[in-house]
Amino acid sequence: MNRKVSAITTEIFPSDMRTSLGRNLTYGMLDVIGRSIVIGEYDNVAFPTEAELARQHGVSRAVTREAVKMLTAKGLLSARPRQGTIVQPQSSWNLFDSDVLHWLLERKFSVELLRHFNQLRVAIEPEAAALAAMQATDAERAAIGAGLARMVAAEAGADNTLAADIAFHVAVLEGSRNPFYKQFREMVASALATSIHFTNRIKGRTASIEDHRAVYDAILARDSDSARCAMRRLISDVLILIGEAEVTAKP
Amino acid sequence: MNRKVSAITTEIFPSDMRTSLGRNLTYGMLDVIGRSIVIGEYDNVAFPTEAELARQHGVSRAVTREAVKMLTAKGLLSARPRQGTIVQPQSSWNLFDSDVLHWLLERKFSVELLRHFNQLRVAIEPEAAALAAMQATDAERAAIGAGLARMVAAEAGADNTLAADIAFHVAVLEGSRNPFYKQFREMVASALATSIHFTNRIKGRTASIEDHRAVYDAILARDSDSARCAMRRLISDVLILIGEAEVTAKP
DNA sequence: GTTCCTATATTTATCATATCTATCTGACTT
DNA sequence: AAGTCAGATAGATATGATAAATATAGGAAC
Repeated sequence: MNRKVSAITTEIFPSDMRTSLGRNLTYGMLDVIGRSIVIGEYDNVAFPTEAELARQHGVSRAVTREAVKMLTAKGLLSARPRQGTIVQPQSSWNLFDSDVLHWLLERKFSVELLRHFNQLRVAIEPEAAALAAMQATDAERAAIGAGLARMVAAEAGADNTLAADIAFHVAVLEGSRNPFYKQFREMVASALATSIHFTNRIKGRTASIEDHRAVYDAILARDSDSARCAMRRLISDVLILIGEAEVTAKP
Repeated sequence: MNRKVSAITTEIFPSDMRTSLGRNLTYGMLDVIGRSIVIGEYDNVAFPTEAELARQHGVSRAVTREAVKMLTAKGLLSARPRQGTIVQPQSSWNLFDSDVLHWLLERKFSVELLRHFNQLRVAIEPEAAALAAMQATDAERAAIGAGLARMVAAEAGADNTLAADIAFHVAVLEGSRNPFYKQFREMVASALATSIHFTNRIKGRTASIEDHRAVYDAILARDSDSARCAMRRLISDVLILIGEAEVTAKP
């Protein structure tokens, strides 16, 4: 399943956005160690020294140090002479970093993570829709419309449902004309990619095209309040589904 | 003014959270180059090669590569053999990285940036307050109350107004019990640190303790809707002030 | 003239080794 | 008990050599 998610997100986003493909030794090592840390492999054991890491992975210390430095930049590690390299608490991880996000999703698929994602989406996306309604350019409005059109096409089997859904939501974020909102593209894409498989399993959720159209119409009409409400309804539905799933999954 | 902001944020957050103090050559270089990129120093000129960078800064290639790798991890650079190292478009910068955030604020103080900050806050914080109302622990609720108490004390000159304000808002984020929301501590702190000086200049904005108390009371009463509204009101006020400032600043 | 291939130069990537610097530990001094 | 010093440890830095990737130009084939 992770493979599939990864395949779809790379369809949406150019591969350049993923820094950590096994392009070379440094990035390969970054990926391996990053994943290990996120899994929790070093939770109760001391993190190896630089020299030991290099030996374990069969690479030079230079490569090791570069990988460690990148993980430090992402908030997973910190290094000091004599003290050694230590794993940072999860609270200081850069959760909006695409690598960290991918490692988290690969780790173990948890409903809790999905809920956290969508608790964030329900804050971000309605407001993004409201901003888009007020200040999106014509081209950006057109992109949102194109996303909706793709969803309609997907309904008829002429497009990928997930990709279309992502395209719509990303277009709304872009329409906000706020660089901070745009940062959430990856997160929203990941959330949708994981939740679509999940919610389909819970309930035969028909892709709610009408709800999406309501958002689009409000944005087109420059009605920011309606846009906010429509988007909020859309994501609240997902949150409710997740909540139900958690309750039924407990016993 | 940047110095002051930095001093206050380091009062709030332990220095460990700031990765890029001039602790050593690598971090010093990271800071210098990162700032240069954000300023736009390389916008129309080719970024130097690894060897050239090392020469310019008087350090070894190893140090240079480590600094470049960290900037790559933060989304500011990308490097490929033969092509060289190139500055990435701003859209791929990791805006929630604390270093990037600091460089952005140091750059030039722009009202636009402040507006973008608060457009994000108006999405995040009301929802965080709503979540906190529903699921914050007793200790977390107490922390929010402590933040409010500090604001009251600051009113009487017994505490720092800004630090108290930040403590309150950060406590609400912590109360959300969602790791993604907690990531915004730095952003909110930076936004408050810059906006407090700014809004004071625009208007004799008395620290709106009553508005903050309304948020706290709602959270304590586990009334998520009221908490959301109260927090939204709080931040909307700031957004309006910024909007007015932009209009008057235009001509 | 256009397309395709290939040689070459350039730049990052990697390795190996030596040395420096920070800092924890414990012994020694006062 | 407090302060000082020496040793040990782990990251930090420097250097020089080599490998791998790839943009570009020049030439071959059509």
